[in-house]
Amino acid sequence: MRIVTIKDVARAAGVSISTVSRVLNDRQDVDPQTRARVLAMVKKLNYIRNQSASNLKQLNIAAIGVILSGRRNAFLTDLAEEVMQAGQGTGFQFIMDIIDEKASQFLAARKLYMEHKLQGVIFLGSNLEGQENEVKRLELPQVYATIEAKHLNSDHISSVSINNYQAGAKAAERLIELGHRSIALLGYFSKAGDSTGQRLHGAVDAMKKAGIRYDDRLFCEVGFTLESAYKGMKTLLKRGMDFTALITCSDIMSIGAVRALYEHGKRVPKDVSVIGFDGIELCNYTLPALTSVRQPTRQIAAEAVRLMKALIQDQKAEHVLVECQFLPGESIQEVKS
Amino acid sequence: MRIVTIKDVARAAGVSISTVSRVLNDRQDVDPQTRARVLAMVKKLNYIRNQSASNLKQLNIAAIGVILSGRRNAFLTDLAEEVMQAGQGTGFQFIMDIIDEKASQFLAARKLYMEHKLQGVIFLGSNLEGQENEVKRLELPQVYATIEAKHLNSDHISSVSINNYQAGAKAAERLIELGHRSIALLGYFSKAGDSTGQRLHGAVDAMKKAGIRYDDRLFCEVGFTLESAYKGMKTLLKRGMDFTALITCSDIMSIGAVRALYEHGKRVPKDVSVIGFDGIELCNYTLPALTSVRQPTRQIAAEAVRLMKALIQDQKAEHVLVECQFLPGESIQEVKS
DNA sequence: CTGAAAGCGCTTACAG
DNA sequence: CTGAAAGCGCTTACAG
Repeated sequence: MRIVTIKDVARAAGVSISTVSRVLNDRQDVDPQTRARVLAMVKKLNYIRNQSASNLKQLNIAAIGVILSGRRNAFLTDLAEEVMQAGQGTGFQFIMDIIDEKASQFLAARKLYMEHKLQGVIFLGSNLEGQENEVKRLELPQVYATIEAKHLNSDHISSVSINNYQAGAKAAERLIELGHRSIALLGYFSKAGDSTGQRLHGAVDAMKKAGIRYDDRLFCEVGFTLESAYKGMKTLLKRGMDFTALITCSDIMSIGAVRALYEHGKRVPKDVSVIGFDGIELCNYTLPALTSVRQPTRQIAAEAVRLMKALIQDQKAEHVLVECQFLPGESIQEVKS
Repeated sequence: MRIVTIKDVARAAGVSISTVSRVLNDRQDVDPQTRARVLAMVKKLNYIRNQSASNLKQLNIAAIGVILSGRRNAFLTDLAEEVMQAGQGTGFQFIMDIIDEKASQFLAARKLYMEHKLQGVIFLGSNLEGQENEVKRLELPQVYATIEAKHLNSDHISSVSINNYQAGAKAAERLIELGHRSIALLGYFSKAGDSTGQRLHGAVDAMKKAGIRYDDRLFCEVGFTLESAYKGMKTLLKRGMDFTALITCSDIMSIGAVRALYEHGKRVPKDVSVIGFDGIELCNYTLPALTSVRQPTRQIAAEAVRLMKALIQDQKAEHVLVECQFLPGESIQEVKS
């Protein structure tokens, strides 16, 4: 298949490539008839503009990068979709790059920047733990969605997230309200800059406040996959500890855990109440429907785009906290007395 | 943030950009000391090569495009992952583009080709129905994964898929073996070049062969989403027809349908046996675990890559059928007599 | 309103 | 082993 270039279009339309370029870029200083002729040839030859070549010479491209960490993360995929939607009509081109959870988000950002001369980059679901140096080296407007980046204290970094600590506390409080006094935890602890750790810390602190002792034999470290949560839950169950409720750090973890509980003869919510985070669509369809602390994806996406635009216009950085919502579900109930 | 170019590296290393280019491309005709100096500067300046600019001048780029239709399709996402894995070490660069299910896969392919001078393109999960003209216009080695493209009869088009018709028949036969005589269907019928239609046709024919009348009131047209399957199942249930089994065209459809059945007071598999297609990881974790006709993603991915390499080397087109596997699950059982 | 020329970051023959 | 020059497909001042 031949590559059709601007030259081919120019030749076919009998004009110079400058003129074709003007038409393609919707400039107004082109004779209407010339424009029509060029557009006719574009169509006839099936010309598609080489965006990379176009970017090469342009100095100020209105492009924003979106980096999604985690290929198979249903929540982030949904969020990404909402970001693309929110980006419509902003005049910015949104360029998405999906990377492996373990790959460096900063390398991906730099690479995208080099090729597309981004004005800024939105990170979805990344982890900031121990990456302060990398963040500093990326001298570009940055918006972190789903994690708080206030502690980075930079004038070109904004963030939008739920208050993960508080959300964790809320999940625990809800269970405590229902009479639960022994609550297991699935996820991983970590310092600031990582959502799962904050959720667990919030939950543990709420438990302490209610006079419930935190016993780390009721905790198992698991990642954001079905398999990891399933295995973690099995490990936890083998310890033989009693518990009537479980907090996981994501709905996917909940699904894996519910299965492990079921195979161990424990029913949800009859024997164990389960509450997770994110509130993905799937929650409403599983049996039982999953109770979750929902992150409002649409609102997070809209804020992320707004914050990015503000940073680009040299307005100040902001760290927005959006309200999480309680997705009732069917996976929790009052503890049997 | 400044863009670091090959020029900056050249200046810093005290050599010409030609030399830097040689080092970057691992050519052997460079003095080891010069090479070391250049590489040191690459590292120091954090230089990242602008792949687009690099592609621009190159004539024969060993790049293969991978187009995934359907952002939120768990099965295809898994398959894509496997394709990327299978592509490792082939010497080809695999460039993936995820497009909306409704967007044109051919436009995406042409665009990718124009920018990356692809040698060929692998389509994951696309639909060929009524697109014969578009296919013809894409004069590029093409491999269709998950659908059969034999009927296109082209020397530069291969495909790898399960035998969808036969898989549909197998699903039905399995249910018939278990004594089911009234089987509902969820999905959509269509002509050749679309997997879901073939599955349903296979199922219906198997039913006929077993002397079961196909009643279209036991069919509801739904798409590949939880919501669509859930609603479709509800619609079907409202008709008040009796049935003891259900075949859906994907596991995601099964999940939506199982939920609708449950809300209607029907238990799976006690009241209704459910069997779907794909065999995604989630099947093993839902309650009940879902019975499915599994498509072997790893094998499909490996074949797709092999077929593409063969086409590029001007070997002949092939249409490979891989064996589907039965994922037992817990969602089917013998019909109650 | 239009075209010729320079240049974006890179590679590739061609000289030396 | 190395550099200068041309050119990939495009855009952008600059002339006219």
